[in-house]
Amino acid sequence: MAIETRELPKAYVPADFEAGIYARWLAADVFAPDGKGSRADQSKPPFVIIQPPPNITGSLHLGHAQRTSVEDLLIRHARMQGHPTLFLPGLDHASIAAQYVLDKIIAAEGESRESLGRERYLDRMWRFINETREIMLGQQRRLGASTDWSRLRFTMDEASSKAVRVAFERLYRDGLAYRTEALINWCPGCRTSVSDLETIPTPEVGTLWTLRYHLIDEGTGEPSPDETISVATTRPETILGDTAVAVHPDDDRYRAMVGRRARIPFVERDVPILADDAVDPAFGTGAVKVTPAHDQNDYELGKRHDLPMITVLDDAAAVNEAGDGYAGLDRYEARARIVADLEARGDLLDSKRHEMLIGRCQRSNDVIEPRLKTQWFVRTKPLAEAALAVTRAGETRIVPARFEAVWEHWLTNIRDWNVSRQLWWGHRIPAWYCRDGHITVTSAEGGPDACEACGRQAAELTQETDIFDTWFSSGLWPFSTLGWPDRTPDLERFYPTSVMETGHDILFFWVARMMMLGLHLTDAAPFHTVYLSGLIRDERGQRMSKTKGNVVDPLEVMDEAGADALRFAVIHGATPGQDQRFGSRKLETGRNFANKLWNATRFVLGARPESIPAGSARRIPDAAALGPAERWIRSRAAATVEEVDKAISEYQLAEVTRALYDGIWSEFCDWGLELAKVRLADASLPAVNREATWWTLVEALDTYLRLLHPVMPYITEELWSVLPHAADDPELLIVASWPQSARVGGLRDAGVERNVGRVLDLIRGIRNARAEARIQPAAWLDAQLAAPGDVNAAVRELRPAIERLARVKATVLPADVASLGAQGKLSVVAGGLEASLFPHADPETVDRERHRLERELAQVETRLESARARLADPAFTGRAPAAVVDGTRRGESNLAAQAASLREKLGAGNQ
RNA sequence: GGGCGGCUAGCUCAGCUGGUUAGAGCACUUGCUUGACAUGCAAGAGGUCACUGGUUCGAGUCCAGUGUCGCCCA
Repeated sequence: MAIETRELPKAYVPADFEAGIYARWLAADVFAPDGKGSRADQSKPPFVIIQPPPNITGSLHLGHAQRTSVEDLLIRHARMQGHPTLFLPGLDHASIAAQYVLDKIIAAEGESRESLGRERYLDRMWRFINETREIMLGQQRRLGASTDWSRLRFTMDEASSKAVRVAFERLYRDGLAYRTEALINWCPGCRTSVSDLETIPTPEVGTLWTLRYHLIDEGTGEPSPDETISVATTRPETILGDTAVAVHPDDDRYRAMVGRRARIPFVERDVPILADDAVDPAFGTGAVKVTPAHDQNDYELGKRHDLPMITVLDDAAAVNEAGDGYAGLDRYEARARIVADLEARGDLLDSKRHEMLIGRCQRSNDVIEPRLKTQWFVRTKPLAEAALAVTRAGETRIVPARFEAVWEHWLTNIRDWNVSRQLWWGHRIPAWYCRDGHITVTSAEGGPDACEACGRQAAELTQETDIFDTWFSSGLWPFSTLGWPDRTPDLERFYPTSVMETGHDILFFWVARMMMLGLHLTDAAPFHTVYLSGLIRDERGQRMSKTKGNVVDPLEVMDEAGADALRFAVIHGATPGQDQRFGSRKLETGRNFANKLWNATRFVLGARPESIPAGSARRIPDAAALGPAERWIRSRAAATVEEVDKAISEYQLAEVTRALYDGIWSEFCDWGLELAKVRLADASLPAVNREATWWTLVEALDTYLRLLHPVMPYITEELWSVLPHAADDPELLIVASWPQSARVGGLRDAGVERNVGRVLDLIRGIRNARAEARIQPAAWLDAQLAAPGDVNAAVRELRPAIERLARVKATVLPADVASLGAQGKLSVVAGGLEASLFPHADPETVDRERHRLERELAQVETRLESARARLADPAFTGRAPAAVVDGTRRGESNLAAQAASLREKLGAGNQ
């Protein structure tokens, strides 16, 4: 295969190549599991991630970028491992959120939902989302998401609509969907019901008013002027809907009143005083007013006692005609008027500051008003039990595992799910009603032919106007995207999917619903792993939100530092389930790292020995021609493969970036390249040695680029394209094979790692001694090196490297010389090796050197004492594992030797 | 009220199943126009791992409790 021989620019400028790389991937058709460019082994199990569809309401934010980066990492890794890989992209219609956004836009145009009417409003919505769709998909591409665009899906497309209808019909026929009047959460701003999850309990300070109702005189049937019962309330306007007063049955204060009646003012209604265990005698006056149509507790109490339920607020939360003289007033105006009127009547006894939780709409922040409505519900108990069974059996695993407790708790205490929404944008509920109140549910596209119960013809039936909660269609997403309810080839092949990656904040909203609906409708858990990401916060740890103005646009970030830097930054901070802060400094780390890799590659390409023709195919280095440095480089690259494999298999994605950052920068660049330079530049060496060194660098770089590709796909693809390839390599890194740890495992060499490690310690020691003694950095010093035993050979082989990196002219003493004694002006004792340096001596240098050695000796002695103390303890030697004891013993003897050597040198310095 | 999480260097965070000297990035100090890279190189300083007690030969890591900040549920 011909390789490109073009030169890399000096600096890493991602904008110069990222778009071109993405275009090459698209042209090569490598994203789809069955794409022309796919090199998947079709006998391997497919790896499938259905992307959580972002809301189509606008642009993607940093959180999406982080999620997509994680998903794409897992996908690219699986793809390189040869699995047929499906990363299916999609968008969610987000009915309530989309309406909220569009309503604001059309309001600015002087229009409203009502002024446009349903049809024109929906037209306007389609126009709006056709714009946002392009923006959002562009962001995804820019980030490098390797999604299969041929399978792009939208929750409002026909296939998804069909899935919704069929799912609902199934639930209805299975007795899991029902229609009833119940108390629901009503948002007067959005003019729709919302689920419990979308009602956010918000701590607020309000007023607790105490007022009194007059008891009915049993003789006259009229209110008694002085017999009263006092109740406390935070919502006086609900008086208009009161149908009882309740007390605790054991409350002596009120025992005598139970069974009598009280007059509700303004509406002049007489209501019973009744006893119920649910009343808290310690709250307020111990007696409570009961408004079953506007309060959850009262609703339940009302059902127990068969009380009338009087709705007094309309869709806009204004008082309706049941509120008599207050009709037409907004709930808060009505509240103020009623308080004033009660006071005028002398029935307002007290008002005081009161802290409480108020439910607010997650979308509009309006105060939620509990109301009675006839709605469709999904019976969740049996579904939840099935979902729990799956996680308990380990069939689906939640990462991190601690969220299983949250999952358990929520699903155990789940309430039925209100799926009706009084909105326009969404899937209309496929239920038809006839004049007699019969219900016909059908998934047939054109609706039913006739009423199921009475046979009335379709023309006489009316369809439900409510639409489904968006999460209903999202709950079908893992299989509706693959063609369900039809048994399509995709469904057969790719379902159940592999990993569901999403934010921990929608574990209940979404994951639980996918699990419940998936198990019921497809008889399978829709994924084997749920990976929960943390939330992205700003630099100061605050949640990003438009109102705070701290939202970061990923496009801006990528303009600044490139897509790879962004991906690196968000994955580097990705501890499962743990929120992360994002700031420009983290971005710089990624960008600097990319630049480092860029320049390392540039160096390697430029260092090719002349004896290797440009454009040569990659060769495995000739093992016989390798020195310790080369074997060390190979061993460390192999170690990185092992670390990355382990980290990915455990979803420790931050650990993946850490291992690569260290491996590439701190090992390969800082030491590998520096060691290799010496041999590459040594014209006295036979060509075969220099060639082997160069092929070692190419091999290591090739491995690192493969390993890093899932994290930083663009730069790795770009650099790999200019590196020599092996004969069986594909043209693109994205479909190249993942380094096999079993194979590269053979490159691990513990002996070489140990010996070279000691040499590197010696070099660091010499550099340190030079710096401490303030030797001129440019000065060459004479040095003697003592390298006892088996490390002697390695030191001899690496002598030129030691000389260059430590800036010394060295003589290596024979292997039987263990210590250098007190010769030399500077002494280094490191890793069982010693060096004596012979700088131009001046008194100051000598003095600094003595201090340095004293400090070093003190440190060594501290550690020596600690090791000796442990070895002297029979409990330690008796109970600790042999390997640990042996290790400590070896350490002790090394330390003892070091200490002796240092003392010897100090003794000489004192003379 | 119930549950979960964070507390490790000035800042942001790693530290998996307990094992020699607790790490990184940024910031800081000193010195470097080293023929890949100043988006860099070398050397360095900086930590009673929130606190108390326990288990253990050995605890940042396990257990119990306390404090504090945050999140979820009710």
